[in-house]
Amino acid sequence: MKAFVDVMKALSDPNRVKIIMMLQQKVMCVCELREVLQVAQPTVSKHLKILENAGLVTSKKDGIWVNYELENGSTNLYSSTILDNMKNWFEQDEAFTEIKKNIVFISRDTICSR
Amino acid sequence: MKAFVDVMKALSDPNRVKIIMMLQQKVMCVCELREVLQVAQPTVSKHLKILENAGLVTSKKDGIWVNYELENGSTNLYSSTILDNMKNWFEQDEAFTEIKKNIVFISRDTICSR
DNA sequence: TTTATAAATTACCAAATAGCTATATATAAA
DNA sequence: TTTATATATAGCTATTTGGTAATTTATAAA
Repeated sequence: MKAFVDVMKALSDPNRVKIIMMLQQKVMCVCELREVLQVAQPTVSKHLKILENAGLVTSKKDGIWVNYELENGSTNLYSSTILDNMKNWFEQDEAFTEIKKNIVFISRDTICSR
Repeated sequence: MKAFVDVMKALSDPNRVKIIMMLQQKVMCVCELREVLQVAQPTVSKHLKILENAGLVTSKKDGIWVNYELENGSTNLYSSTILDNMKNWFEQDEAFTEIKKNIVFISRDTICSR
């Protein structure tokens, strides 16, 4: 039951749900996510850790960046089902269309200057 | 998105998940739920209110008792899907089998003396 | 090697939350 | 009408949580 509660807890914060929405669109690094959410970098890192521990996202280091993406393997029964559901549920969600609009103009090359 | 987050929040507490497990088995009143969870009565009422606001359970007054049951109408897209999933997920859950065992011996006629 | 930057960790604070006791409300039995 | 009981509400406390700034770690450019 703990695994289930961990997934529910991970998804019970609006900013974490937005992160999932964004990662449904593309792989993103911390600074890109930070730019859209408009919160401090450690806040994003903390949210990502919670999502990762719940089995909802995975990370892979790429030079100075850390790329986050949705967990697609079936590590966690609950998380994979919920991720599927969320994909359908949020198609017409207002927050989601807003996110999708923002995401287009976000690129680590311009935001995270290097 | 608020409706989704409310459902996730409602299900991110072990006692509330147990309440859902119990209501999957039968309609129950507050004092019966209290007996199984072993917490104070107002604590149960508070949990039930959260579940009700999220669209996961409904209540119906029956004399001095208030019967709670799972929401089966489609008031809330998220809650109905999640409730379906939970039914399958928890079939072999350890906490669930424990709950099922306890529930058999719980009756408002013996617990809630009248 | 030095400098700059992305991300993680640490330490802290304010708000939210799960629990409790005490009290109020509603119903039914005496 | 009085008494007893089931549930809800109000108010309190301890813990959790989402946010921050400061610091550390890792990587790459100069």
